[in-house]
Amino acid sequence: MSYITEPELKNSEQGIALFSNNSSLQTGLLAKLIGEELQINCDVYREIEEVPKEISLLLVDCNGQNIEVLTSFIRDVHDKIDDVTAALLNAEHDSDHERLLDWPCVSGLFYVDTEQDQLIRGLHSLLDGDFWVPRRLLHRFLDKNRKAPSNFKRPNVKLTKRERQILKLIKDGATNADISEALSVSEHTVKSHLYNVYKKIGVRNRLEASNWVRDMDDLDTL
Amino acid sequence: MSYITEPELKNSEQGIALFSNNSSLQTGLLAKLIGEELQINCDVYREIEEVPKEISLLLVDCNGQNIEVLTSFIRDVHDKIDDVTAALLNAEHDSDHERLLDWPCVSGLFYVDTEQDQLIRGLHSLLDGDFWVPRRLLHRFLDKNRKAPSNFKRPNVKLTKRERQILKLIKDGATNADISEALSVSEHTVKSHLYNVYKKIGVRNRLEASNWVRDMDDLDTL
DNA sequence: CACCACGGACAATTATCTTTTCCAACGTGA
DNA sequence: TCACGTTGGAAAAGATAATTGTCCGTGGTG
Repeated sequence: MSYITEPELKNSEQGIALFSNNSSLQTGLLAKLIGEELQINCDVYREIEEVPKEISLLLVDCNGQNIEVLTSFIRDVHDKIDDVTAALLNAEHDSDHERLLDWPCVSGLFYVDTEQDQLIRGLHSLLDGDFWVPRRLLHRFLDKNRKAPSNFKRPNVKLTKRERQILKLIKDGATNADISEALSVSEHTVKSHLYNVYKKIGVRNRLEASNWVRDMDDLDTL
Repeated sequence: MSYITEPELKNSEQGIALFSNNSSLQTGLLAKLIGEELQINCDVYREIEEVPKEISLLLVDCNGQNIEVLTSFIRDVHDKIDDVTAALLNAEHDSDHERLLDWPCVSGLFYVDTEQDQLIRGLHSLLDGDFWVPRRLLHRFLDKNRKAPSNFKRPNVKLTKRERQILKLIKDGATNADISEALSVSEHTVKSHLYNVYKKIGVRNRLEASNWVRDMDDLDTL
């Protein structure tokens, strides 16, 4: 086998796409700067359709875009272009721009007042597959999303395979009829299993059972 | 029964508690250092019961404690001592110690190889109410916990106040009876509201409604 | 023996749909 | 400005259907 790598070829194939609807003059300059500093191809696009599928990084200029357009753009990126990492440019402080980080495809955010050298450092980081997110936003996300592990005090609830299957379906809102069809058993059987599950995990009804599942630390350990 | 100083009432509200089961000699030195550097009272405790309720910061020494003990200790802190911020000391890299950050009471983490000046800076930050968490862990948390906002496509579901109230209760597993009692209305009314809600948000039953709420970006915007 | 499937019988809860009551906002004419 | 109808939305209630939950069984299978 060969260990030969071809960095030149790689760089020419994969570049940075800069999506912006701003004056092509400034944006072009920025693209040029990025290209020179990172030794990578950086092209400007004004329409999402033009953006090639294979790029290493997609920079989205928030400037001049309203948040709805921006959101739907990011959604498109998330849905249509698989496996691309994106980053926001010229984001406003304490704006809805910051919420776009909820999308798993967005790995970086540069504020409108970011210095050049910071931008370059961030881009390097992003190209390496790392994040570039202001610590403040990371803290906010942690603060908002973490919660006390709730199932760690569930000592030894041993669920059978069938019971686990049914619980997973419950979690997604399946009715008894749905479950009976999905597992090709009678509704009576479903009820029996559920009845046993409720007693095992100590809940009153399917809603609490669903929440029990959804609150698990790790759904796969079910 | 020892050189552990009994904190005075006035100072206890502004002090740091260092919980450790390590050699009192080193730990005592650390407490002394912290006390001098931060100009704050820092006392060592070896039993959770001894830790006073009102402290500004609780440092938990991971060294020499196994993870089960640590976890149950943090749980106790979380459950019993309300409104205290804790931080982990001497955490191992890539260990279960890091998972203790899931507990909302844990705001900081210092690895076993943390330098003195970093520790001091971190403590200052924590005393200011900020976090002190390695960026790597923040990134990992972000990566693991964020997901594409699922309610962005809900165009203009206008829920009334009552409907929002009921949805919030539903989310926590309340039955119609629970809701009727909580809101002091008849069960009939609850059913009507729910019926209307189902149609508005396009779900089949209360379980899907509950999931709809739980999948919201921001529960508060409900 | 634990797990799974199935069934009956009944109770309890939930879902659907219609109707009624209440209240606040709006416009109009005197 | 003040009654007055009118309107529309929300809250509430009633009646009925549908689903879910409880508890008791019976076998079958590895």
